[in-house]
Amino acid sequence: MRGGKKKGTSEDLFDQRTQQVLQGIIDNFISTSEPIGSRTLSKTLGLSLSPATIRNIMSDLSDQGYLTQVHTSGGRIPTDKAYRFFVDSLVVADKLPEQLQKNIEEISYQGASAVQDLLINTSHLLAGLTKFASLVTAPKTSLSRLQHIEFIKISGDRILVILVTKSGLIKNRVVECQDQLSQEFLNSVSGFLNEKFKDHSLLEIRKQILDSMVEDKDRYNELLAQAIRLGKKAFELDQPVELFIEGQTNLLMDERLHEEESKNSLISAFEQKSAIMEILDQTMENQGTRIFIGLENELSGLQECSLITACYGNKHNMLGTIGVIGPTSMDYRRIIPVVDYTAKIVSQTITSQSYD
Amino acid sequence: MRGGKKKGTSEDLFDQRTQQVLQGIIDNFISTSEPIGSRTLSKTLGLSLSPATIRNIMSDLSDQGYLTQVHTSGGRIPTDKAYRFFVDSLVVADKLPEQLQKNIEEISYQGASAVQDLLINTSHLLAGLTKFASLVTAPKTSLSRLQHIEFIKISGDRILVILVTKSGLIKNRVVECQDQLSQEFLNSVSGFLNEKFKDHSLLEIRKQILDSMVEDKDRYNELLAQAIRLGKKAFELDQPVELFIEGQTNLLMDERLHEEESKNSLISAFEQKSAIMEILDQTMENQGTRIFIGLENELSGLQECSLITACYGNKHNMLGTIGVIGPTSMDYRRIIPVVDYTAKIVSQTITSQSYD
DNA sequence: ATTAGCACTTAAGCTTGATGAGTGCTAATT
DNA sequence: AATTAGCACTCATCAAGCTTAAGTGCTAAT
Repeated sequence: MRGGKKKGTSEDLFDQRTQQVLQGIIDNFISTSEPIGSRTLSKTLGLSLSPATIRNIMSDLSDQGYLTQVHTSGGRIPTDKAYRFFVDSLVVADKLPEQLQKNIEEISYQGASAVQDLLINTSHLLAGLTKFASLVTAPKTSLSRLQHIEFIKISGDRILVILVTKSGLIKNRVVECQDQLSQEFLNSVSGFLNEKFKDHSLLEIRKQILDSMVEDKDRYNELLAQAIRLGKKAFELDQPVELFIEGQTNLLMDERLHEEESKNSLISAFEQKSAIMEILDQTMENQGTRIFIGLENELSGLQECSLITACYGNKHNMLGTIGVIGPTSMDYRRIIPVVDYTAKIVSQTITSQSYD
Repeated sequence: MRGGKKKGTSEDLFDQRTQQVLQGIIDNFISTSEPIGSRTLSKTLGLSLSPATIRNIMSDLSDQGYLTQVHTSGGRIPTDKAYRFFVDSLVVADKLPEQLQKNIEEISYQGASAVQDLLINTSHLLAGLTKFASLVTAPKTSLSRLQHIEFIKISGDRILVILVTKSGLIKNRVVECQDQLSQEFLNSVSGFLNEKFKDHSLLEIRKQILDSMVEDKDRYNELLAQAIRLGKKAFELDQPVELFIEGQTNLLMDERLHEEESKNSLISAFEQKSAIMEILDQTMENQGTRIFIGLENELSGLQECSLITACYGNKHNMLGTIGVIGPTSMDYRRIIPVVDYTAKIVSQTITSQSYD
């Protein structure tokens, strides 16, 4: 090993020249996806350094794990560690071009329809703008608080349950019901539930309903009994993993992912929706944009990709996460602000559509 | 040209031997995706014919457009025309294995929830069973007839409109509204609309509402006025093309589609949802399974694939179409019954969930 | 500390030749 | 007249050998 300026103690501190070389290699790889060698680099890089010098620097960087070679003499490419360094040193990401800003803002122009539509639009948009795969999680139903519940009799034995949460989610489900209940009666049931449970989280409501079933078992009036019976059905958790993924095909067609095997493991990663959910949920702990590069991803299928996430929410809470999955050699400077700004717009829109 | 038994008049009538040879070539290609030559075929085929004889038959078949060669001396493969012949001569498709039947029947076990859920399950199922891409169209909202409409006030200036159609579709949308309307008033409005328009198609309703806006312009009571105003918003057509596509990735990963270019054109075909819708809509004219092989597909991106469709409906009408897109060399004997039976189960389920 | 020079490595591209599966045609066989 | 054997020919595929261009590490000179 060749002694660097900083005498190999703290590996993460480079002199400026080293950093410029690393930057050059990263830039090159992001735009061409080709390894680069000392000679070429010496020319393209503005610095007047001979290939030999650059070679020494590159050698040091390799020793420290920032570069690898695909084959013995074919130039070098950045490692995950290099991208990590690069991303960390991106103090301010690029400003988003105005046209893009406008595109993103459009997702909220769809009138005041349901939050789900907004999220679907968002995942569409992200996939389209980045040409990668997009991920969007919906607010957790069970943590949302009740804004309104309604029962509508739509045929002799069928009742439509409609549930609106404070966060703007609208859920409907049809339940069957043997007892012939009149619409008037259903109205009083929903009136009762609305009054009793408005602003409570669905999880909590569910719990209370189950509790009261035990407590008051045999001694309540008709209304209460049916309220509990219907409420039980209405608040059953049936969450079919609320995760929207789009643009998987973009990713599969990206030239940077050529190996059949990595494509396959990507596909199976996408099929583990609940695993993805878990990862995205974790990002809600501390807000702001987060970036997972290559092996930093827990899900093995994603370890040849980078995941960029940002969460959205209203004044009170973070509600969900949006994200993009692309090759590790994606153009972070372009993608990060897109994800960032999109999350911001989603937050704004959702705030205007939610009921707190 | 070598004179066949039938002296080249009607090209579609083969003697039995010719047909067996063609069948052999098709079978071989469906299972191996490799061209086959006269020698190999003479061995694998049960008939005791020399390679030379088979060669002559193959030559005839080539002349008539049933076979092509990928390169001058590398065996032959079936053309679209051959598959068409093969499919047409499939009098009875294979019986569906019991296990598969059970799998398919499961789509309806999800309780009596909305029709949309059923359709999503269906497209999931088809993609999973076939390992190709699946298509499912929802019943046309505008042609569905009204079962129930309801307005629910969920906040000061927001009204949730819920629309249930006879076919079991449930649509909701939030509309904003300046006037402060009480829930009681909204109930009378929905009562009015339900009574007046139950069983009418949404298209018709919309038309009548627009008409009455002109007619009665200045001279109606408060209820009527608001009914029309809200009705107009409620019945606005905003159909975001109700087509569910799944398993695109299956298709992209299928070894039989190797050329980058055909993958790309497939992807862009999938993006033209409305064009796909149109094709699927046409299949509803005459019910039963329909098969479009290769170039028979109008949509150019699909011309290296085959599309198999079947429609579903209730006692009165065909409502929508389900389908599968796979390589032209798919195993028709296996796929056709899957699509067929799935359509049948969807029909049954939807009949039990719809309100006529 | 930097650079020039040099011997060495390797992927990729090219040619060459052998092999094997296939073809069409003609003449012999049944 | 239908079938088959025989033959000359075609072509994709593969391996071997060769060249080139871009790259590397090391050492010695600047």
